[in-house]
Amino acid sequence: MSTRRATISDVAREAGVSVSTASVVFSGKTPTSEATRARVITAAEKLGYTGPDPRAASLRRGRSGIVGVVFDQHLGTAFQDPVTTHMMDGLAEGVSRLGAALLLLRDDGETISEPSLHTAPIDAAVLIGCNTRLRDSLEIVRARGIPVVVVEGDAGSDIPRVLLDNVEAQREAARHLADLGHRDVVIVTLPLDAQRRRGWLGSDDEARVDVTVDRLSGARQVFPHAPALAAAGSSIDEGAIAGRTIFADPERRPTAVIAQSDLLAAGVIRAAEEAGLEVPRDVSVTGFDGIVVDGLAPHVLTTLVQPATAKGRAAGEAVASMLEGSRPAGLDLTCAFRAGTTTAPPRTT
Amino acid sequence: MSTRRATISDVAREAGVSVSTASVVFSGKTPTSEATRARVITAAEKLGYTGPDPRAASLRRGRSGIVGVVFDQHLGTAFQDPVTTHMMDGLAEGVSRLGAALLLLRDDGETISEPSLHTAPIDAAVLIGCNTRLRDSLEIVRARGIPVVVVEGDAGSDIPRVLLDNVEAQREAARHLADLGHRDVVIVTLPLDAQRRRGWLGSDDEARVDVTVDRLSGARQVFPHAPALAAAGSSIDEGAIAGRTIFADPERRPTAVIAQSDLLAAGVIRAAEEAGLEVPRDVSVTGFDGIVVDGLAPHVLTTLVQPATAKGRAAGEAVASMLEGSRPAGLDLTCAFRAGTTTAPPRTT
DNA sequence: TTGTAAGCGTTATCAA
DNA sequence: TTGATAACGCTTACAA
Repeated sequence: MSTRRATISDVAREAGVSVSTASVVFSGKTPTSEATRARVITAAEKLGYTGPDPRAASLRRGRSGIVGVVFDQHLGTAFQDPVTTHMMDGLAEGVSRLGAALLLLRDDGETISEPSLHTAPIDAAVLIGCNTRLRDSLEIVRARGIPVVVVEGDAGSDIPRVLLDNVEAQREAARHLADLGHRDVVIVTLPLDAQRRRGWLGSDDEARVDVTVDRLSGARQVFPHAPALAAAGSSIDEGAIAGRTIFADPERRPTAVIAQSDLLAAGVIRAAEEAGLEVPRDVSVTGFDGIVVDGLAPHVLTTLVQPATAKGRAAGEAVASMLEGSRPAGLDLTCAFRAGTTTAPPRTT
Repeated sequence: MSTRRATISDVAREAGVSVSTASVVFSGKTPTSEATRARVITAAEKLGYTGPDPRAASLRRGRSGIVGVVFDQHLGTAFQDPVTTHMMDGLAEGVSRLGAALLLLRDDGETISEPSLHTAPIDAAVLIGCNTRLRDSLEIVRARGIPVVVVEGDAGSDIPRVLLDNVEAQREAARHLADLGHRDVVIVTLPLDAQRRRGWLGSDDEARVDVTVDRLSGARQVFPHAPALAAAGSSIDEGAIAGRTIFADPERRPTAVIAQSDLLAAGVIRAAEEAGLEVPRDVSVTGFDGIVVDGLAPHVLTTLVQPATAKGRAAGEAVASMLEGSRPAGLDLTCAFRAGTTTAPPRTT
């Protein structure tokens, strides 16, 4: 078994046809007679040839059929967020018209090993996560001349991007709370930057991640002076940590909490209940994302439902059309406000 | 801007050296004088050459630096399970010594679009999920002569695989319940096959997925006649659905439930509480996986802690060593029993 | 419908 | 330390 794998020219020789004919039989790009086709197939089977070597084909064609998805954190961490997994689902679907597969790439600043963003055989890239590191990744990809789409991040005007109306959506939720009569509100934010420091914000400028910044600014339009507390990630446990901080002092409890994600909101609710508070009677809580939080029942979160799958699909389709030569405009997706059972007027004491 | 991208020979010409010299400057595989090196780098920068084209390099080298990960379900669904995401994390780490990236591939039986398992430029493959479809995927990959590792599935003796001691581990949990005095037990299983039908099992033979089969058989060694109820997936909600079925009839409530995953167990617990039962006083529940179930507190699940990340890492390392020429033996990982607060002796009525 | 021939951009080998 | 040259395996004008 030390013989090398059969190539298309082996098959052609065996079938008694030229290589180009054999090639065409496999690609189907040119009609062939049934007889030669059969001969080629038979020869291929005999030699154990399973089809063109994708490496050679991609060199020749100038396409690999692979789209890189770039994360700025551990894959495990990224996938722990349902929004990300839904987006991946949509992305997979979106690039499928291209027949492309997704290559997981992590941009951790200094990748020693290959293939990194520098060397991966990708036809296009989708950048996710969108913090400050995004710029570097973007630079690498652009230098390589690879089409790129950015999801929820500011990439400069000439890069197609898929955006959410984070500012407006979050403002709507804040407005909802204000309309209910809340004045004493605390904001729980997503991570501020790659450091993921927990704690109260001294200034809104500390937030560097676009999503965080935008949602914060939306809330600020209604509650300019509400204290903001940063979480280190988007999870129920992080929300609970923030919630415990918020509800620690009975004297200074807010009447409502604006959480920048549903997972955070679920954690805040849990912390509230631990502190003996009833939601929404004692404290109202809003989330963001509109995901199904496994384990939150019977509460129905008041939240902004974002089209996570659509976001991924849009990114995938944008990539597909760039590869087909057009320059897609960015796409702005909108979130839908959903009133749930976790908000109510503040208790009048 | 209509000029094609610069190639290494453009760079060589610009720098006044041969292509082979330019090539080694980039690969670093052969020493070069500092002077030529600098000339080449300068020329590359001037021409906007960002390094060798990965497609050409991979053709020449016979390696793409990509490892395919094959799922048998929607990516979104697969990633909803923390065990999978942890495994992906480990996998990413395991292949990193190879410097490989992960290509997400879905084997949905009949992939029309490319690149599929048939055509993706992968150096090796890791098969996950392990149901009946596994066989087909395996066949495809083997025909291509690509090294493959199977995670938690029976692939025939000559395929390296990473296995868990599902049978023994589950038996240990069952034994724990029996030792506590439980006799009236119900088993909630993971999906039986690709159909994912919910409901009571007529016969254990209905289970086709290896993990399900093994965990069932472990429980059977202690409780040969316990009724088994199949869930349609591994989630809290699926567990709750099963739990509601189990606790529907107050006359026939078991004193303990063996759930084949932690998520299912969490759902069963929720259903029990909905039915006015207290865990573990009225009913004991065991899980499997040892993941952190966001939202389960204050309960600590009695469960089998599986090394999910290690499983992925082992698979990645196995792939790496196969690519380096050796034939790794399969690896058997063991689960650790963890007694939590969700099991207790049955209530003596 | 089939064949000829020219690359695709690299890297490995070997000689200088 | 550098250079000439031959693959790597395939696809696609273009010609027959």
